[in-house]
Amino acid sequence: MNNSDSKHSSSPVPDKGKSSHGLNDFSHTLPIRLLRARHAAVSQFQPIFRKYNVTEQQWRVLRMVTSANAMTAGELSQAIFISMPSLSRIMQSLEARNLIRRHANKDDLRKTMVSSTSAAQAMVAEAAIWSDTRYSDIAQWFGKERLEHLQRLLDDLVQTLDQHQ
Amino acid sequence: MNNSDSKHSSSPVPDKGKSSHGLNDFSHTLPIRLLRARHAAVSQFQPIFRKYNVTEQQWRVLRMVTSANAMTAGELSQAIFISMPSLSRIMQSLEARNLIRRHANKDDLRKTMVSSTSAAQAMVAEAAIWSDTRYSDIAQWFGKERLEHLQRLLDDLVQTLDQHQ
DNA sequence: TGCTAATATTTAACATGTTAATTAAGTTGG
DNA sequence: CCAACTTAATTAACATGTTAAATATTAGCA
Repeated sequence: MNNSDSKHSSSPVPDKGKSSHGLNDFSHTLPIRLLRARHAAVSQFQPIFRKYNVTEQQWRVLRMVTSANAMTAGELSQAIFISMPSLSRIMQSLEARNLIRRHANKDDLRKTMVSSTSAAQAMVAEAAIWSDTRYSDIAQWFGKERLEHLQRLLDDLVQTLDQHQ
Repeated sequence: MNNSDSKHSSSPVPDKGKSSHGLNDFSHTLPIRLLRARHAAVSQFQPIFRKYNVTEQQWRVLRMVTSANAMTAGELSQAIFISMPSLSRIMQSLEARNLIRRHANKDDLRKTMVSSTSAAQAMVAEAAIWSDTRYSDIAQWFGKERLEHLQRLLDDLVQTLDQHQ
């Protein structure tokens, strides 16, 4: 995974299947491009996940819960885009590691309030420095305006696709 | 999952954690944006996957293998961005359904050649019509130029991030 | 030739993604 | 008040993502 010449220079296969509008040659469809881009972006933060022995998803939970004072599991799920079933399992493991707490909402016992422990807050505070630095690096490498433009396009695409079911 | 008013109007939580450069409020980081965008894009093709009873990943395999005459598992893995362990399992199930064939490369017995059966070819030929139409729809809704611009930015981002390890 | 390193694929173990079913608690209309 | 519906979260079952280890084959070289 460290050679820079042979992996991205060209498609590894003769693409006989090229659609009429020239947008998808089956190895460069929009979903695959988004997947590659996400993978590359997340990779930048892997050293942090390694250092604190958390997965990217666990990190999303911890950072979100730490930044908010207290939120329901459902709100958390929407905010960090992790489905409730996955979140349910992740919260179990994080609670077992004493990084989060769960307790029922007094006004609506169906809802679970999620909060971070002081251990998690300390961890996130320390790790967030590295994370923010990495984010700044990316912005500098790629260009702050281009990055913001890309993010705007991504949000617009989501909005457009959501409108059409 | 069908209300259009309450899910995307605003963040469900007061975001007290906003970083200095204003790029990540923890529920709109670049990785999460890419994840949302990919999810929205893939959703557009779900009816096809449903109709033919395949997952998105299985569809990627079938469409790629069908478009190429014969390729190694490693080439396939790179082309559709599915790791070898995942691909190994996916190929098992597709082979059991008689949609692909695997046989050793005569020149290098380590390599596995993957090819599609006529059943898969028929299925992909039929489904590809719907898929291409969907792709054209997206291009029209979002704007062909904007979509191409977005894809260029995604490719550039991958290249930029890869260059910096 | 024979030993060692590199390559291609698979397997194992565990975490997450996805859909459907389940459980518990709130809401509504009679 | 209560039966039917809705909502929030969990559980179950299976597919995929990820890392590391295992296997088999090839390549390199003394």
